[in-house]
Amino acid sequence: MLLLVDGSSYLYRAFHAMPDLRNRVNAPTGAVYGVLSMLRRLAADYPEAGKRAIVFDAKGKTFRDDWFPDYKAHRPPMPDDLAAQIAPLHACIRALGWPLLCIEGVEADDVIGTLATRAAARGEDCVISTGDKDLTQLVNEHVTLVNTMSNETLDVAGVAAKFGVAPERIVDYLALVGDTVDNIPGVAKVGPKTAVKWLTQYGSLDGVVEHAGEIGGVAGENLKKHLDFLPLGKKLVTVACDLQLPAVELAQQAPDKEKLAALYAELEFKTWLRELDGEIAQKGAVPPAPTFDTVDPDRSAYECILTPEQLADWLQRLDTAELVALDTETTALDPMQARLVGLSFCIEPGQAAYLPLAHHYAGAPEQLPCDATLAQLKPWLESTRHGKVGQHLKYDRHVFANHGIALKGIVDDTLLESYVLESDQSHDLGALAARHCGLKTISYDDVTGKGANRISFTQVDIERAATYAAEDADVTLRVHRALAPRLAAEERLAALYRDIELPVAEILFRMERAGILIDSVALAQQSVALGRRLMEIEATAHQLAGQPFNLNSPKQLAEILFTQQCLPVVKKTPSGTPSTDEEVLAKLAEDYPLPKCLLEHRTLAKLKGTYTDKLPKMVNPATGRVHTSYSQAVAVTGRLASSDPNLQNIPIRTPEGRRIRAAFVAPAGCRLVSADYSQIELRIMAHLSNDAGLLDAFARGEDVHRATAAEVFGITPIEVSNEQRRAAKAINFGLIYGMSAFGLAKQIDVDRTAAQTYMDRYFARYPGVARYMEETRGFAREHGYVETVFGRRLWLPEIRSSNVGRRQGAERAAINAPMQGTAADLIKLAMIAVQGWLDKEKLQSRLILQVHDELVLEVPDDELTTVKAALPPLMSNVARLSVPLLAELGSGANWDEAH
DNA sequence: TGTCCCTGCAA
DNA sequence: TATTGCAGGGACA
Repeated sequence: MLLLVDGSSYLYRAFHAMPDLRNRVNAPTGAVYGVLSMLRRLAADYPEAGKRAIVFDAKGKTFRDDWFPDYKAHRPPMPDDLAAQIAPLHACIRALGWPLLCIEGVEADDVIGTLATRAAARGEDCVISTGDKDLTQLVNEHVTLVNTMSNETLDVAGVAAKFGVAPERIVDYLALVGDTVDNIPGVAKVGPKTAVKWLTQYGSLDGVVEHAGEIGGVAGENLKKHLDFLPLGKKLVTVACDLQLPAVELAQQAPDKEKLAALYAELEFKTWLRELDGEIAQKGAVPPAPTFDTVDPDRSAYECILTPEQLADWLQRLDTAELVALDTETTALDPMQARLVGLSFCIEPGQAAYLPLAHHYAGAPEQLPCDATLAQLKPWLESTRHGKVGQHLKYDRHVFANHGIALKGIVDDTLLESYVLESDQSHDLGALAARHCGLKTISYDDVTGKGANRISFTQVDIERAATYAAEDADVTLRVHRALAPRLAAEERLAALYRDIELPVAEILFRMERAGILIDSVALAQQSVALGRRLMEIEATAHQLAGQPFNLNSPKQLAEILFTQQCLPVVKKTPSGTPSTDEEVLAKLAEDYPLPKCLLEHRTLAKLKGTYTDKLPKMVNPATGRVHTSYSQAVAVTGRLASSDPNLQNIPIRTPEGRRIRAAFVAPAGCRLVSADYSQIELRIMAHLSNDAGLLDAFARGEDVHRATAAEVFGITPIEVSNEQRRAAKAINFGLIYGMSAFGLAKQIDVDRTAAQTYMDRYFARYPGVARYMEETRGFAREHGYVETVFGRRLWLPEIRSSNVGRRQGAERAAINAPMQGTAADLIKLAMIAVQGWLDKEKLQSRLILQVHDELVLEVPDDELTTVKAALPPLMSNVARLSVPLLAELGSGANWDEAH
């Protein structure tokens, strides 16, 4: 049996019948859902269909348009929300393994007619699933129609009963009645009743035409007027059954479950995803990112600017353009070192240009002179009146700054737009182009090669570079046009983007540019001392082990400890090998000498390798300072991340560590000032949970860990021991991370029952916190995301996973993200407030570091008093929560003293 | 040389 | 079976 599905008719019907379903990025999904539901039902209803296909209309004209120019003339263009669903729908259908036919130049009806006719000719039964009455003309003893939406089945008798004429007279009927949808005129004033009456009386359309003269009344008159058109009308409504079709596959294929899972995840078809989940989990595979069909952008209008005339022309275009997408190509990834190789601009999608300035290779075409050309561009680049958009413009800003150009007029950044809309997704331009524009872009690696074979951009062929670079600018503008309306539709997200992320990007640029001074001599001395000490420890360790081995190798260490010395295995790593981490060594150190020695070695080796050796190497030779790089779109919670080097994990907890911190110094005539929010995440927890006890503790300015200990242990604050305070602190922090009794037990080294008792008592004393945690999990489950006080969202796609581990992981993230994220929002507001104040007061002091809840400034001595007085209120007043926001201050010649 | 694993630094 | 990050060295393909 052959099962043919009229995909196009169902697509339209599903689109209009289904509620306006949307996924978390607001993409419409209702029609996809509707059509897929229908396919699932059909597959269940007709398991015996050995051959099957779903048929769609192809884009473009068909032979009927040639016959009749008005054919489908009044049909409105396909709604955007429907067009947007075609690619994902086709992707799903293919992943399900259904043969999908979409043949150019013919309509789905004709493909169905041809296939059904061929099957019937072979004596094979055929079921056509459609919502369209036109296909009733195909019904015969082998061919039946089913409307899967209304559950109605039509065979020969059914058609006759429903329409009053036999299936072979349906075309005659349609020619008389006409088809308003396809804009095929019928006889005026003739509807179903009259048509059936005439056809019954005269047998067929030919019969009606023959006796037209005998038919009176208005209908009769109209019939006579319409006689000339009737043959064409009939031709138009007749489904073609004799097409020459390319070979088509009609066998159901095995579904591609991983792809399907990725698609369902993207479309948020939760129930179907759960259905698949089990099978995928068993295979241990992670669904890959969904892969909709992507196409190359139209690159035909890209231009390579090589002559003064072209440059003048483009300067003119830049000057008059509303908004220009801008991108740079450079010599290096390090923003402080990078020099310009070329610039690209896009003023309208598709209209982009590349301006090469410094390509150097044998046979490179002559380029416009770099410095003079930049001088010509400088007024535009530095103009605030000329709006620019880019992908990660903080980088380009550095590059221009390296050439003495202060890029201004940055009105949008696609990286930040994407980050605010969906922080958990990839924000690289290629991914954005594919996800939001269905475009496939040339990758940087394609152009320059990668790894050892990578060539400098200066050596890239100019034509190739032009295509790549112009495309980047083009795609940036297109992505911006796709994201901007989505952002505008979400007021709080738009505010977050406009009022926080964009201003913070500029401040980060200034902080990175400023850098921080380090005492390289002091660090080098520490390296020497650490090196000596490490040698001693190593010798002792080898002696204790009875043989030399690499102390840095967990593998060799495990061999020595657990195989040769037969120490007990405390725990294993995720991959099943015995762990030798700090916790394990600490446990073993209670009973054996070697682990203690290893622990000290670990600590010191880390300090030497990561900090005292490395930091002096990171000093920029031009500025003599260390310039970290802040990523503004990496941490899903809204935090910043620091790298190259990471200055957000400089040691502080041990005396050796603090010496490293002390090597971050103020230059002569300056001090470092550090201001950090006190207990910010706990305060946010108090605010969010509205728990009376916690709010009260903060309102009174109590030591919150001591207060917690007093509550949990049922004593007065004065009676709290150090040990009890430590336990309470662990509970407080653990709660912020969504910790379990098991985790708490491990953390404070009590048994699990005791830990559970503490937690129970905590929640009994702070019922608001317990309620908040439960409400947060519920909100996440219901909405698929959680949000901060300022509306920043973290999407949690795994919150409804059937995999318990993943789901619980998502629940912990749901608990943590509002607190960590609100803290991130607050410190960003503080940065804006502080920088705004410094600028307004025209002070020389500069922000130089941000460490999640701390700001570090470099302050000239004569501004010290002013700055120290201003910082705490600036930071406390960025928001009014139901707890006071307290900022603590320190200052000194180095970061250790200041903190 | 690139990648994964284990480990450990910070808030 | 505690959140978010970055980064080092070893091991191995």
